[in-house]
Amino acid sequence: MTKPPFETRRVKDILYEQVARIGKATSSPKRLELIELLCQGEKTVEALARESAISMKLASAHLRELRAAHLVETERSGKNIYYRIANREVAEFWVAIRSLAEDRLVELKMALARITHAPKELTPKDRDALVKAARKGEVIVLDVRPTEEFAAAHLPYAQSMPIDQLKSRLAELPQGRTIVAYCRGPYCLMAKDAVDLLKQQGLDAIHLPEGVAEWGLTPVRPSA
Amino acid sequence: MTKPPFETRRVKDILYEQVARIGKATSSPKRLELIELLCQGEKTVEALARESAISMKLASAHLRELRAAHLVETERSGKNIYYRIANREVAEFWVAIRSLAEDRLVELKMALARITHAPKELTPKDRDALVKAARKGEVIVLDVRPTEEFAAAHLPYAQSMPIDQLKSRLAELPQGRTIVAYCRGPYCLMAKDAVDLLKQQGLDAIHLPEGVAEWGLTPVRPSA
DNA sequence: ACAATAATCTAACAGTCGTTAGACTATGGG
DNA sequence: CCCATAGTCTAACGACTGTTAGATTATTGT
Repeated sequence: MTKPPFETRRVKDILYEQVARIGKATSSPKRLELIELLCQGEKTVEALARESAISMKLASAHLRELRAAHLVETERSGKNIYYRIANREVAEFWVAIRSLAEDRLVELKMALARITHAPKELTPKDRDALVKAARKGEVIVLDVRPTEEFAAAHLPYAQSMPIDQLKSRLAELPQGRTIVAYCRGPYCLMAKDAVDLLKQQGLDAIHLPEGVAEWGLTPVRPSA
Repeated sequence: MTKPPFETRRVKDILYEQVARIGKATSSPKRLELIELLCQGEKTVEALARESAISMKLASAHLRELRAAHLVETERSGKNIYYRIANREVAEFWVAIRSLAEDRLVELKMALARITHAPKELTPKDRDALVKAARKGEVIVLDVRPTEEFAAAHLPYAQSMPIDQLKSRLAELPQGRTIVAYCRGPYCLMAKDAVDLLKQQGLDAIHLPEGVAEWGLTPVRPSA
């Protein structure tokens, strides 16, 4: 050793302590859900609380933690405060931690298998093929999320049709073509519900468990 | 909604709860340090406790948590129990969470800047160039970690010379060639200390802050 | 069979975290 | 200027976590 070992120890403690801040921020289920929601686009505290089924006070407390770890940013607009993810690296990390969890935790694999029959990730080649087919109009890529999220970011050649409008807008969908429905990602069940409904109507529909975060897309804010 | 909303909520809670297990496992500085150590190769509880400067009891408790999240595995060999990372995905996650921390946390960036003047990651092209130069013998790539870790995995064309033997083995190093020293990664200060020593001896040495985990290499166990 | 080693398990402590309620602050509309 | 809205801050509760000490288990060597 060329340096006093206790000095080395002190430096290491500081470094790992900092990295652990990211771990702490992502150690709560609700905070992870908030991150996923923010991957779809910027949202107010109220919207985040509603969609994650918690009180606004609790949402505010969790968002405070995420902001302390610099994973999210805020901007005031009138009476509302809009939260958004700090950058695309945060979205990539959400996909990464989820992937590791699905790789390592049997319980998660089983829970996923129960809700969908297509849990497998698409390879880059599959994605290319899907985009090509969508461009040529061979398949309809349907985004069933709320319109604001579609506006913030969506898959190439996708068409917006929020799940709650789907039943009344069935006539807009062309017959005889395969419909690929997607939503916020594999843990969001909107696309699955949409596919169930479409199939019930005799349409050829399949569920794409990936969303904008999995495709490496980051939402744009209307202001920028 | 085609399904009762409370059912959807219950499923989501289960899914995020599972992912949060990975976050919880990586929310402690000591557990992160243990993961990094295990990225270098399998080790006994005693070795892990010694190298992370904690008691064996505490190390055992932390390793228990990591095993509960299925991030590490154990194997008994005589009186010792060897721990190892479950697979390469765990090592990749360690690099990923560290990258995000370095991207988002100013405090970490500052702490890193203070200990090294070359904190920048190598691009794949840089790595190729380094390997090529090492193969041709233009540079000496020096692995200053303990010999067991070198045996478990090391960078291509690297030569083993543990830091505590460095002073007495200086004669083995050829004059006039650049020496690139590396250790366990950017948070390990052995390579930095080695470079300081080599420079003091009038040798041309530079510090490579990356290690086997950053290069995507996974240790092999001697038994397999 | 007995002692020594390596590690885990249990219990207990303080400290932190998730959650809720109540008070407080900032903004926009009448 | 007052009120409603959107959100934060503070305090308090129980639950969980990190840490340590003491007892316990598994293995090896004599």
